[in-house]
Amino acid sequence: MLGVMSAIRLLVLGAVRMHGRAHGYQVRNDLEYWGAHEWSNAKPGSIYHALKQMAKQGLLLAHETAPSTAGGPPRTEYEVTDEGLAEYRTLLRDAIRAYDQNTDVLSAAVGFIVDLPREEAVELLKERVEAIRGWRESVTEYYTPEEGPESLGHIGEIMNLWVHSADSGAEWTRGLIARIEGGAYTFAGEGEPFVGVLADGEESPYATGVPDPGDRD
Amino acid sequence: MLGVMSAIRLLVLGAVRMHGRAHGYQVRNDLEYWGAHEWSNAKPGSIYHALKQMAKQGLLLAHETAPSTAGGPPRTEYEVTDEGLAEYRTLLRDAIRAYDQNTDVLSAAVGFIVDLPREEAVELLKERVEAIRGWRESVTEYYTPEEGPESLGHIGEIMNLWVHSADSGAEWTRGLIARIEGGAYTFAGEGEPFVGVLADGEESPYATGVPDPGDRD
DNA sequence: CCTCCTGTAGTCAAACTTGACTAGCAGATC
DNA sequence: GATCTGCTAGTCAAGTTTGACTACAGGAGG
Repeated sequence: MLGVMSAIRLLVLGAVRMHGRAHGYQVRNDLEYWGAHEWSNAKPGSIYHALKQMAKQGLLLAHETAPSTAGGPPRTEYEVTDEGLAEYRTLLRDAIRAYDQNTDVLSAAVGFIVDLPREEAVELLKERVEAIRGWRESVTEYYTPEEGPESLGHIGEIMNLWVHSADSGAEWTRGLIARIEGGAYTFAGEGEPFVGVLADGEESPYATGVPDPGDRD
Repeated sequence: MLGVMSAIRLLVLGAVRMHGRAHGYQVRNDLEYWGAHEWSNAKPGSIYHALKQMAKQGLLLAHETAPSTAGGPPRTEYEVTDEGLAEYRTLLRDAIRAYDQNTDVLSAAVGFIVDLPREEAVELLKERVEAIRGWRESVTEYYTPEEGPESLGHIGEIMNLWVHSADSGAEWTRGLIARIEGGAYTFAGEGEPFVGVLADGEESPYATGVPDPGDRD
């Protein structure tokens, strides 16, 4: 398949999709607005690279457009193709379901989770809890010598760290499941979707330190 | 300075240093034995690249040696230079001290932590706890809009995830501090250093039970 | 003796990431 | 009315990572 798990591809696909049609600079601003530069490798170069790459792979459709109305070089606008939409959904589902310790992928997926039906989101999160449980079991089994954990010396602390992180991740996941099952947030097909992108020309509140003016209610 | 924080550089420096003198394949086997391929990007290409790069930067000294006794192409052996040792210590200290959410760097550092004096290890871990506290504070402050956390919608769950992870990391760190202060493990200058994690009777493909002869500081 | 298989040791091109850089236009400054 | 600064939009070279590939030796099987 096309999809090697990558936070950027998911973020970029999701951003373009939310706009319907977007150029690189818009995506870049969205990701900054989402704070993605804090928890993922969402630098300009990576974003433009991802756009070009996915256009080459047929996930995005590139429109060469006229020079920008607001100065600067001519910009290229992108749209998500049918294949890109399928890839987006695959990436999103896999990112929620799989435990790979890469918080950036999970963070991105949480940002888009309301794109799924509520039941499916819960289902995937439960798969995630189960994946963590299985991973934890295999790790503790594999790295526990017969002479007891002391024989590992301080190396055992590495495993301890992993297991601690896994438990914490499972706990957070269970909390999220509970909130979603309790009716929190607005999922696919439940009415007005949450608007998470900046309109063209709108200013990012976080980038400037100005408090958030935009709420949807 | 030379060191952009990278788990591989720390792992490779540490592995070569433990052997005194090692070739790439030995390092590769060490890292696999430590399970580093599970929690870091320790693939063959990355390891050989790190070796060459650090040799070019003067952190390692490369010896072109005769063809291997066990088949395969001629191998290059490496030794850690004085500059490399300094870099190793810098990387190790920074990896323990800094909270950057990259568990691979921390895992590598924990594996080498007994290379430091006990007091310094505790000191660095306390700095880590403090760094996490500061990071948590800045994140919660920066991303909490005045209308309350509800206005963020499901996006708030991303911050929730970060904060949860940070709290879990702090808790693990405090636990480790307590164990170390309680006398666990053998640190620098406290006698026989801990060597490897080989299970009883299991043979290792690289089998070097012998620590540095007299060259510990 | 010849072929295949395994283990050793490392190389390489392609992909990805990074941070610095270019270049156009608008409004402010002098 | 020339220059300076800042925003828009993106490019580029250098560095890093990836996974597949090469090449060599010894032993098993025929």
